[in-house]
Parts: sequence; structure tokens; C-alpha cells
Amino acid sequence: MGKRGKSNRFNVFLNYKLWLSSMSGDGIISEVVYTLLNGIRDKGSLKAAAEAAGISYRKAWGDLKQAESMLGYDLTEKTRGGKKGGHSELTPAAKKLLEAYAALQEKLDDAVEEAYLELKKKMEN
Amino acid sequence: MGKRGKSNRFNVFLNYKLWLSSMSGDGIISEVVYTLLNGIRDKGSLKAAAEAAGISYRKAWGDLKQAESMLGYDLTEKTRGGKKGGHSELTPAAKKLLEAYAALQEKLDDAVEEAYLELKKKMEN
DNA sequence: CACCGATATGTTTATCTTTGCATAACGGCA
DNA sequence: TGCCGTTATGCAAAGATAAACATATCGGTG
Repeated sequence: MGKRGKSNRFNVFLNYKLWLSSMSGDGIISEVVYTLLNGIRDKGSLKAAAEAAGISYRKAWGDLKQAESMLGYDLTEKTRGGKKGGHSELTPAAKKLLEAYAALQEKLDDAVEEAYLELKKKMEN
Repeated sequence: MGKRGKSNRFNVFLNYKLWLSSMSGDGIISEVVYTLLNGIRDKGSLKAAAEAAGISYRKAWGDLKQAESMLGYDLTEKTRGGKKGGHSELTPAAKKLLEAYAALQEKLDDAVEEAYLELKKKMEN
């Protein structure tokens, strides 16, 4: 075995987070909102989506509301009462946003991965 | 004036944050650490760097310490006492990290900008 | 029409993060 | 050797964020 090898390994991960905000920076659409939208699409209710996301219903509802108010249009159509007590579903705008966001994330995942490899190469020397 | 124009503008900004972490997820090297390292390089002391970064010395010191412990090697060489009461400077490893990080950030800024334009185009329809 | 389960929202509690305060150690310098 | 300004570090206080709790409303359904 040579002296080279696992010696100075840059053993660290590169993480990133992205979110949308208004120019004033107040309202935001964060990762959790995307998770919630996905959950609503799959489960048909905000409650179930919140549970699946592991956050309180109170927060889920508040985050979603603020996202909608920031955008200026609805992402969900919600009803109370009815057969199952109520339900929520995505608006066409929300579906479009989810699609666009998925593409965005994929693109950035790639860019980050690439950048990470370069960083690593530079650091490992 | 035509009907087209500022109608459905996707008036929202894309933000991102990145950081390095160990696989165990305990320690992290965040934006503030890079800011601090830059400050230390420029000002020669952690205290001054913390002030410039707008965070408490206590946090600056803690974050830096945890970053170093995560990496397993020092990013700064610090001395107490002496002519000016003490000072801090970057290790060669830290300088390398700063350089690599700057390149990384530039690359990702570009990628994010590009992805944002695409997102916008998709959303504006 | 009483019940169920989900939306809607205010209020209180708990948790997590950051700051602030206190105190010690250090080493040139007057 | 006493002072100064910085690093070093524990601990309490303050702020921010999220969870929990408490109701109220709604509209099918038994």
C-alpha cells in the first residue's frame, strides 16, 4: 500500500436550500410549502399533508396562507364540511408551480453536485 | 398601448443558501463562517470580524470553533495578549477554502440565475 | 338534527437560537 | 507590575419559531 489514498479527505457535504420571496423579503415560499402542495395533491387535505410533512397543522396552514398572499393568487381550493369533513386541492397555478419547481430543483441539484466535486478537488489538493 | 405587458408578472425572487456539513450533521460551515473568515483576513481579529458581520462575538467564536472541529483542522491561528491585546489570522487551509468557496458561489450564483429565468418563463406563461 | 372530520384562527407553551454578561487568561507596553 | 484589548468560555436573558391547545364554522350523512 502506498502512502497516498485516504489521507487528506475533504469529508464534508454540500447542502443547499432555496426559497422564493417577495422583493421586500417578507413573505416566502419555502421548502415546506412545496412539500405541503405535494402532500395536498396526493392526499387531498391540508391536515394529511401537514402530518406527512411532520409539521403542525397550524404552521402548515399559516405558511400556505402567507405563500398565497405573497403570490397574490390561490394555490389551493379548500372546502369545509361535506362528506369527509372537508378537503383541499391544488389550483392550476399551483400545479404549474410544482412542475416548474421540480425542474428548477433538478437543475440546481446537478449544479450543486458539480460544484461540490470541484470544491472537493480543490480542497483535497 | 396594447393589452399585453405587465399583466401576469411572476414577481418573486429566488434565494438560496448553502453550507457544508459533516455526514452526522452535527457541525456545519455556514455563510457566517465564510463571512467571518473574510473579516479575519481583512481585519486581523475575530472580534472585529464579528462586529463587521453584525453578530455577537460569542456566536462568532462558537461557530468558528465548531467549523474547525468539524473539519478536523484549524482555520485560524489565534493569539491572546501581545501588542494589540491579541489577534487572529487565517491558516493556509482557510485561505484555500475561501478561494474554493468563492468559485463555488460564483458558479452557483450563475446556475441559480439561469434556473430562475427559466422558472419565471414557465410561470409567466 | 346531531355527529364527524376538515378548515380556520387566536392564544399559550415549549423549543431553539442568539445575545448579553461575567470572568479568566494572556502578553506586550508604559 | 499594573493596564489594555483580545481570545476563551460558562451561564442567564432575550428573541424567534414552532408546537399544542382551544374553539368556531361548515356541510354531508346516518
